Amino acid sequence: MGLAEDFPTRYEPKNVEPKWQKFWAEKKLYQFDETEGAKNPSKIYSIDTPPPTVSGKLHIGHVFSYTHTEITSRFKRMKGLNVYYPFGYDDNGLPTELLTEKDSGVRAHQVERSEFRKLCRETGNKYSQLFRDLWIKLGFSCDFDSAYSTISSTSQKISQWSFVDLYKKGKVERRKEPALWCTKLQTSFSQAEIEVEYIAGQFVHIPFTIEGLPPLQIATTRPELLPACVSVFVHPDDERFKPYWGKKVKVPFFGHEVPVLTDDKAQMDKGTGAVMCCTFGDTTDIQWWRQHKLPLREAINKFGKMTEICGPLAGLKIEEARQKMIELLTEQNLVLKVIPIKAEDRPVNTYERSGAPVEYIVQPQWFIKVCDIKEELIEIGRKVKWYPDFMRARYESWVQNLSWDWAISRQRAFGVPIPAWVSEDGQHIHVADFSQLPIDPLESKPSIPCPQGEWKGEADVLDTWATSSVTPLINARWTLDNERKSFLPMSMRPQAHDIIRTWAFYTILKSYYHFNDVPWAHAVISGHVKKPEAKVDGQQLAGQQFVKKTKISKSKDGETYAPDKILERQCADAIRLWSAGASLGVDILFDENGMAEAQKFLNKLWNASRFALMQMEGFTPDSKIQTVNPEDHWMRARIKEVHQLVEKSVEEYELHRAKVELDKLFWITFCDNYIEFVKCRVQSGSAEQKQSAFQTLYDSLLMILKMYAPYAPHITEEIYQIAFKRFENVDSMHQLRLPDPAALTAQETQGLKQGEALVELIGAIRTFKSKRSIGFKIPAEEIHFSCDAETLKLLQDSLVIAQNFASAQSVKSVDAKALPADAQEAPGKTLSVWIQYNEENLKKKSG
RNA sequence: GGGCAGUUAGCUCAGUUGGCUAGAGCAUCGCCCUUACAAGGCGAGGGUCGUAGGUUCGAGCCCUACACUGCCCACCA
Repeated sequence: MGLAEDFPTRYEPKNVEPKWQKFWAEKKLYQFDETEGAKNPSKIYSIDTPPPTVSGKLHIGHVFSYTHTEITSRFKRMKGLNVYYPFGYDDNGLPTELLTEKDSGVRAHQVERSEFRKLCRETGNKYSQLFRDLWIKLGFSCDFDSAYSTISSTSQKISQWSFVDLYKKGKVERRKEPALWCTKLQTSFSQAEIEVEYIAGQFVHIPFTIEGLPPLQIATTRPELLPACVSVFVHPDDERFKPYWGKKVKVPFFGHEVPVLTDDKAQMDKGTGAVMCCTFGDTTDIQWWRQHKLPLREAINKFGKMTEICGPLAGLKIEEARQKMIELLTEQNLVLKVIPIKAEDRPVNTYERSGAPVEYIVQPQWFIKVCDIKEELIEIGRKVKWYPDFMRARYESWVQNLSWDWAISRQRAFGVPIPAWVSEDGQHIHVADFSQLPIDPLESKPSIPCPQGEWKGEADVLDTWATSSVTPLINARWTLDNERKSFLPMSMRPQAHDIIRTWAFYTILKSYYHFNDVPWAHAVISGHVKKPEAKVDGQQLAGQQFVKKTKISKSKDGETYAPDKILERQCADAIRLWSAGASLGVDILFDENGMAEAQKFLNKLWNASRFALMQMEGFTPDSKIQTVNPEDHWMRARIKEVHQLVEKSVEEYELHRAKVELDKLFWITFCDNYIEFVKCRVQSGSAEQKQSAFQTLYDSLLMILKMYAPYAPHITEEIYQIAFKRFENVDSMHQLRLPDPAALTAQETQGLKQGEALVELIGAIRTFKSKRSIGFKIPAEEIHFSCDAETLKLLQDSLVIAQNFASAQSVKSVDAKALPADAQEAPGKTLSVWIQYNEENLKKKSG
């Protein structure tokens, strides 16, 4: 069997990639070794894979950041670790509901709850399958048998266990208080789900009348909240309003009287300096309402409509009411001034899942206490090692600025039920026993009697994050029969930086409450993929392109950026190599050209392997073969050097840094130089020298392939199967192990210097010829070179290579003074070269 | 307003304890179809490393101030 026949001239990823994906799956190559894990927990490397939210298609950003984890997992496996790399889907909760509504056209409230939940499960399954297919096509080494879904009954059980445990520890509370509310989706939500949007508005100046004094002018952007006004605030230092302090003013149009109070939070220079406090326009209103024990006047109901107390506004939507209010006030000459506010000057908090402006509704909600343990949370966050380290600052700034406890109840249909019952008056709570979980409180009743009326099962479901924050527990099969002892903390959590305040934060929080420990040793934070966009605004300098980075939109940029579309144009290995080309935590610009470059690399790897292996036709590798030539020692030394760097970089999750070094090794050392050096030896060297070259080629190429295998698993597998398997006796490339980096031998240290000197000499010869446009094949007479004594000694054994390079008849070292003035100097070195050509030969070329 | 990053070649970016003349890819130009690879090879041009100071024998890297860009957080009357 000849290698030449086995090794096609071209690498065809379209055929090769699916072939090995199937092979790996059949061999169950990436399955976590449960038995070994139980015996040897210190060898486990466990990854808390992000379960992508089932809210539509995956985008290139997912591919980018998941690829980093995927490559890391392969490296860890090659280091002999028992890698647990699961696959999950976050298919519970509001995102799935919204997707289901969109796909099916059925709204949650239009059908029975159970009916809608069924639709949601179907939707979840459909998209989960799509996700899985994509991961497989990208060559991901997830253990697909370890897949979990957050709506599964085991996930529900663990999520509910977490709820019950926290309740028993006094960390869960049910409170009736103003909560963040989305009027569009009719649910409460948490601080983490707030997104700031900039919406233009207007300041309306309105007079509040009082007997014996001129009317007090207030400025508001929300005149529709006048009926909810419960007081007016001014700053205690603001002398202008001193006469009004403690007095009551009349709310225009509605006529109820409210007190004028002082508080530091009222800004003198904003609006008129006097501000109305309504229940509730913003968080300051809530603080004032609490602090000053103000009454509650609710103007907006949970559907975003105005309430009965709003008189002529009742029943209107908020926006409509605002317009109507201005009209009504204007009719009575109660609008003193209208000042438009530009969008950029008016940040408005919105709910990230609906885009609707935040409202505040007083309803009983479930909370997990966080505001009182900020210091502890920061401390526990410091016990996690963050990669890159500066990402910890985001976590800390988020924790420091927390102002709401975590609202975990959602007034929605499809989620993990809150395992609790409440008495009719809301004063008594009964939470399920651990043994009952999972449970839907709407379908069963507690056995103990209710102290007041009947138990009512809690209809709210949990925030999706309440479940995804226990993914380490789901992975550890917490409380299940086959619980994985000592699985926690997990080795690492990979995720993108946008969900530090949600996923990372909540996971740390829960781990702290449950176990007083970190959930994982490492948090590895990746950047985003941005799309390049020509800058159109502002001045565009002539001939200069400005590149603006913007977020990729799933809907608008589908064709260009959808992973399945990209996979039609680029092979998986190329996409992976491109993804690995960003520094850790840094956003990257989408660059299909970069994938094309990666494709070129794959061709190069293919061709170099093909050539090297064809040279070795009939050779049987044997570790006992003596390495004799300095170039061989040099090649081996370079491999070791790079291997060290690769291991160190991968240890720090700097896959890009490792790749840069590998690329230099492969492209420059191996292809441009080593292979070229060896060419002459395999033609004319002694048997011993040939053996040395072959063995070095074999070892070097295999080592290079091993180090590239995590990045480009398909092509390395293909080459391995064709050429190496027969000698290595292991089923797959990906079952090979990376040895620990070894120190250089004395010969290798020497070889390193010799190789460098040779590269220098060859470089000078190349430059000499290139500058004179002398063709590669033109034979030279004699090469003259000058260099210091030390370099000369290093070059002594390799001069034949230089001679071969220029097809010269001889090569000799001369004194520097003996060289012509236009001899070629090696850059920055003492070495110079002059090549003597036969005029006839040079003419032949030009003629 | 507070914080975190970044600013290096025309473009996109490396540059890891401070150390020879600052690198790569793309783009540009020149040469070469060389028995692995023209989807390639060899070579060339191109940089006051954001600005101004400081520390040091020596600074792209450390310190200070400033400018600009991006992000996170706060700001919502």
